Amino acid sequence: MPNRPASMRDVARRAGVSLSTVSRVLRGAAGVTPEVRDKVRAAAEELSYAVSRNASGLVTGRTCRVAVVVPSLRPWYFASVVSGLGHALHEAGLDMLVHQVGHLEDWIHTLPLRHNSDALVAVALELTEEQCAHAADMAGPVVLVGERLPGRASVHIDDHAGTAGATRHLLNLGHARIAYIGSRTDGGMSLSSTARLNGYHEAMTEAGLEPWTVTKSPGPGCGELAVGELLSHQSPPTAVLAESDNVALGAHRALRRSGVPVPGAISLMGFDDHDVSSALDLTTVDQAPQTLGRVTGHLVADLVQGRRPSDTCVELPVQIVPRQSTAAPRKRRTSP
Amino acid sequence: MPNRPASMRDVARRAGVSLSTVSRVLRGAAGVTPEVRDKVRAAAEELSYAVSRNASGLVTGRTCRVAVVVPSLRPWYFASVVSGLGHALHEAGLDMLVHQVGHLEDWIHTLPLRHNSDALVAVALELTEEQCAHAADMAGPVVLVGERLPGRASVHIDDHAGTAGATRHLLNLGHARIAYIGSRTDGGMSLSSTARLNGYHEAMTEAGLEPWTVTKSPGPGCGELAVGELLSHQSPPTAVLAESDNVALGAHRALRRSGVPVPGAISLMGFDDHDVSSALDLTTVDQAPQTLGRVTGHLVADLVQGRRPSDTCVELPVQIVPRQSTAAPRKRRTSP
DNA sequence: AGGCTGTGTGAGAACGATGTCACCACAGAT
DNA sequence: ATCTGTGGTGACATCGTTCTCACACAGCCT
Repeated sequence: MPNRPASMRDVARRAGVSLSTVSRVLRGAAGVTPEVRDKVRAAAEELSYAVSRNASGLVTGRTCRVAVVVPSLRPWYFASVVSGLGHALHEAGLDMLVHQVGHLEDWIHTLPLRHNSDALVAVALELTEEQCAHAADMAGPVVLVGERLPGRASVHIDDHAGTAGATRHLLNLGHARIAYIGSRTDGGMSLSSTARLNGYHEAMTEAGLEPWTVTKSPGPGCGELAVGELLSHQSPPTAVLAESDNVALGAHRALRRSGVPVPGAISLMGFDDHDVSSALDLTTVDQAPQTLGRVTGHLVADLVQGRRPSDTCVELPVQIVPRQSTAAPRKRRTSP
Repeated sequence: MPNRPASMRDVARRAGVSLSTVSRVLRGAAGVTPEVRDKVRAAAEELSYAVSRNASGLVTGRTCRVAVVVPSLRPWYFASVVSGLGHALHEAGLDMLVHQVGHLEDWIHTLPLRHNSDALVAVALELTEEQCAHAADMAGPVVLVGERLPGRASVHIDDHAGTAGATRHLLNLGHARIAYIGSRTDGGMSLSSTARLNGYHEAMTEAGLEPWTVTKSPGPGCGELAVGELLSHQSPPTAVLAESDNVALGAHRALRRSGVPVPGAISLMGFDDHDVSSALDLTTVDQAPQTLGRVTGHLVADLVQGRRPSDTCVELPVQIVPRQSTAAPRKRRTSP
C-alpha cells in the first residue's frame, strides 16, 4: 500500500524528457537548457521526488554518508561532539550514521561498514594503528576525535595547555598548595589524561612548586575519594584542580558534605565546562566539544569530497571560564 | 589508491561458486549445503567482505536504515532518547541516521529522505497531521517520540500521571500552598506541557486545594523569574513544582540567591531526572528517556520488519525520585 | 524403467541511478 | 554547398545486490 515512490523514470516521463536529462538537472550538471531544467525541476517537485542515494551511490561509489562511532551518545561530552559534527556534515550535504559501541571488542564487530559510508569518525576511542588500518580498509578515511594517533587524521583539544593554564590561574590567585585529581584505569591512562596531568606538572614545576597528584579509578566516586584523601592531610591544599568536571563534581559534593566552604577554604576547578559546572558555579576549562565536532565535520567533508585539507591533525585551543569556585586563598593565620 | 573493495563476485570466484550462492549464504537463506556455506563464509572472511546495503537495498527496497529527526543532539534529554533508540535499532540490525533540525521549517527541507531510510522517528517535534502524512509519504512509517498525534504511532511518557504523582508527593508531606511553574511560548503549549499542567491541576482540585500556576516563556530565565514572582507574594508557597528540571534549576538558583533554604522554607521538585538534578539533590520525576528511545526502537523495528506491533501508541510510566529538596513544611508560627 | 518430488546450484533480469558515447541540429567557416 | 564544431539530448552499459526461474541430479514410489 505504500505505493512505490516515484523514480527518475517517472519524472522523465512527466517532464517529457529522457532519464539522462533528469539526472543531469538534478545533479546540477551543465549542458541543459534553462527551459528544460525548469520543466524537470517542476516535474520533480510535483512528484515530490528525491534521488535515491542508494542507487546513485552504487554507481558513483560514494554514499554521501559518514559513520560516527562513539562509546555512547548519552554523556554530555559525546552528545556535544556528535551534535557539532552532525551540523557540519549536514552543511556539506553528508548524512550521519551514528553507531554506539560500548567496548572496543564490539567495535571490530560493528565494522562491516564497507560500501556503507564514505568515511569514519571515531570519537574518544583509543584505537591502535592496526584497528585504524582495518577501519580505513573498510570505510575510507578515518578521523579520530578527542584522541590522537601518529599518522592518522585527528582533531583534539590542547589538553596540556588547558591544565597548564588552569594551574597558572590558581597560581595567579596566590595559591601554592595546589592538588591535582586525576583518573587512571588499570589499563593505564588515556592520551588526553596524560596530557592534562603533564600540563599541571609543567605549570607547577615552572613555578618552582611541588606537584601534588592524587589518582583514583574513574567513576562517580573518583572525586569524592580523592577529596577524602586530601582533607586527611596534615595541611590540606588550598586549591584543587580536577581532571574533568565529572571528577570536580564529586569533589564538590565531598567538600560540601565535609563543611569545607568553596572557595572560602578551598578553591576548586574542573575541566570541560559541563552543564553542571554552570549550575554549581564551578570555574572550569571550556573545551567546546561542539566546536570540536564542527571542525571535525569540515575536515571529514574535505577528505570525502577530495579537497586536500590544510591540516589533517587539528589541535584546538581551550579557554578558562572563571566562576565562583575559585578565589584567592584565605590569609594564613600563622603568618605574623 | 583505495583499491576497490571486494564485491560479491570476488567472493564467488574465490569460493568457486556462483554469485547467487554467495548471496544465499550471506543472507542466511536456506537451501545451501553446509559444506558450501562454510566455504563461502571463509572466502568472505578472507576478503574481509561486507555486503553493500546500498546495492541490496536497491533491489529489496529496504535500506535497513532509520532516520531520526531531533531538534538537537546536545540537550541531555534528546541525547538520552537517541541513545536508547540507537541501541534498540542496532539490536534489530538497523542503522541510525541522525538529522538535527532546529526549526520546523528546516524540517520539511531536510525531508528528501525517500529511498534513504525505511522509517522516520521524530523526537519531540510537534508535527501537524499534514507534515506527518508528507513524511510518511516520503519515508515510510513515522513514529513520534515525546509528542503525540491522533492516528500516528507514538511513544511518550505519562506526563499527566507524573505531575499528579509529584503533586501528591508534596501533599503527602503536608504541603498545601503548592505552586506550579510552567512554560508557555507565544504559540501556545505543547501537548506534554499541557498534560503536565493538567496533572497538577487534577491532584490539587482532588485535594480540595486551589491550583497556583505561574507560566513564563521557556528559556534559562523561566524558573528564576517565576520564583521572583512567587516570593513577592504575601504568603509564598511552601512547595514549588517545576514543569521540568531545567525550570527547577533556575528556581533553585533564584532561591539560593534569595537566601531561601531548600527544603527548609520551600520544597522544590523538578521533572525529568536530568543529570543536574542528582548533582543538586533535587527531588524529581524520572521519565527515563533512554527507555523511551529503546521502546521506540523496538516499535520501529517491528513496523519496518513487517511484524504487527502489539500497540503503535505506547505510554510509559514515570517514577518519583525522592531526594533532599523536598521535606515536610515548617510548622507555621501563627498557629496557636 | 518411468515418472515424481525435492534439493542444491547457476543464469539472467531486475532495482534506480550515473557516465559514456552517439546522435542531431544548427552555427559559422571554408 | 559542404565541412566542422558545439551544445543539447537520448540510448545503453554499468554499479553490486536480490530474486525468479530453469536446470541437473538424487532418491523414492509405483
